[in-house]
Amino acid sequence: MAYAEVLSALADPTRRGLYERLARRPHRVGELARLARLSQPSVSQHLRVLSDAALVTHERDGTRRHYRASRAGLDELRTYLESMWDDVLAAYAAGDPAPPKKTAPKKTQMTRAPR
Amino acid sequence: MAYAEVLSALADPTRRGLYERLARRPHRVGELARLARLSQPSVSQHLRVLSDAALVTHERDGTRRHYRASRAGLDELRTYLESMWDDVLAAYAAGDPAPPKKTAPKKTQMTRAPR
DNA sequence: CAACAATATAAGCCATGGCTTATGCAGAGG
DNA sequence: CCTCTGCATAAGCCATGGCTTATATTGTTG
Repeated sequence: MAYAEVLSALADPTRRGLYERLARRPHRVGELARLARLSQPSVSQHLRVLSDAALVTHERDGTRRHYRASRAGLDELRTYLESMWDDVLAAYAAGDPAPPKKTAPKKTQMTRAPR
Repeated sequence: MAYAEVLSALADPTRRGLYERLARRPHRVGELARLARLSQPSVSQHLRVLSDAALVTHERDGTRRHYRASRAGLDELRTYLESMWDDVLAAYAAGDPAPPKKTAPKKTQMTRAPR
């Protein structure tokens, strides 16, 4: 159920902004903080969430860390979306015209045209 | 930017649960409340969020309303994901091996947080 | 080792949002 | 017309989470 983490990670606008920067090119933590006008700790926290969701990876470079976007998290979410898509289509194929009345019919039900 | 609403709508587990039920088949509000073990107002609120994100639609049936999942919201999100996917791939193609050391010798640095 | 640099973690503050109960409102039927 | 049913909206409570400052950790360098 990793898609859940991906969804909540990308739901936050600030975090999504960071991710979108990383999707274009790798950045250092300090760089992101400056560009996004956030404190460095805040960026670190967001990066941890993105990392837990497999949306980013990082490499050490001395005392610095280069973060970059990863495909893994996106893939998780895409798979989930596709299964939902399939369900929705199947549901339409099954009961398209109008939802049936499920309540037990009381007595003589007069079928009237709605509206 | 409708994908933002879709992301935050699906980020909540309860709301996602409701959406997944609707993806399988249409439901009435009271049905959802009973199945999800939530109060009816809570379900109504979730349905409003899902509706604003174009993830569900509804039809009136007397005093009842039949909600069903819609493809529109999913499509918004899928489009966004694909553009992110493309960005990530392009970034890898551009600077794959290792992020270059870009730091020129400097002297000024300030770590300050904006207010 | 001392001093500095870059990032991570800790702790606390505050707004957001999800849940509940109470209430409003429209449609169906006696 | 009155009432009941099914849902929406209002109001308030409380936990979650994102932001900040302060501090710890790790690596580099003289």
